[in-house]
Amino acid sequence: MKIVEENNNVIIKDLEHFNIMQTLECGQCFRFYKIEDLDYLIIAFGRILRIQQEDNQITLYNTTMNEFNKIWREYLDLNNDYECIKETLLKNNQDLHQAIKSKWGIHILKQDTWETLISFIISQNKHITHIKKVIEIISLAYGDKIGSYNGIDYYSFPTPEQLAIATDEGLRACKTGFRAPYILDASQKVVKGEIDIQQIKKITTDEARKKLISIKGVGNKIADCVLLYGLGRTETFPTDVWIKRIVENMYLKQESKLEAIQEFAAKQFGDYAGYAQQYLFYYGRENRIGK
DNA sequence: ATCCAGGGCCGAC
DNA sequence: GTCGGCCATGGA
Repeated sequence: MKIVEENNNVIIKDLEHFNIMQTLECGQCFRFYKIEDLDYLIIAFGRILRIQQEDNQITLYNTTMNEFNKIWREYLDLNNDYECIKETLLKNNQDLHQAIKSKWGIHILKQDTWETLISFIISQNKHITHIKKVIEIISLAYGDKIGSYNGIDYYSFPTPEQLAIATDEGLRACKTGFRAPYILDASQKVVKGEIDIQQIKKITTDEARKKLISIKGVGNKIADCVLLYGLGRTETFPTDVWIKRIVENMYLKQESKLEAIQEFAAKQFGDYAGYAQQYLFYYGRENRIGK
């Protein structure tokens, strides 16, 4: 991997095991817009990032080396060794071969913890396309304008303070439906200090899961999504209806409870369960495994 | 149209 | 402790 700054762009060359389309479209994040094939706008950390890929080279537009090192290097998980991750997973799991071969370029993004929490609260019982829409509406209603691209304005994801003063009606107007009180509860717990995001980053995964589940509307699945996508806990295995079907279909060969699936994943994939989950989810969903 | 969605709460048992 | 109905909303 070679990184240079040119004309207010940062260019990364010789980057292997990374594909921007797969990384964005695999279901882990919601605030991105496709400009063209392998050319996207990402809204994250209060910024608008245009990212374009050509073979093993990606260009980050309108940014600096300093900002790249401060934000995007970690967000895109560029320091991680995905060759090693995939080899390790494959060594013990030939069953993953097709999924990894197909979705070879996924990186698990290191997203903002707060945004991940609210995004996945919104995600419950919704299609991905609609999740994206609701998050966009909430950001427009409660976030700050952070800039524009091609004449379209973009807004930051609202802070806990910005959401804590929202009303139930206001949030429902954003099409959150029955999730509105959940969003309010999360926001108020964070503002009051009952939930301390900085502290959650430091405690063990099980302790963090317990903390997250104390928020109304957050159960095992949403907590695990926050742990994996927003806290870098790659040993977690978020189990939604799709992953449940896929694991039952590929491995367990019978209807299984959540506990059985979690136990299976821990035993089978160990500390890399989160990566395995993402390959399986994206591949399995695309191929409708178990449906 | 009817069903279901990257679930979780709540009240019956 | 666990099982089923229910929760808004819109896409398939």
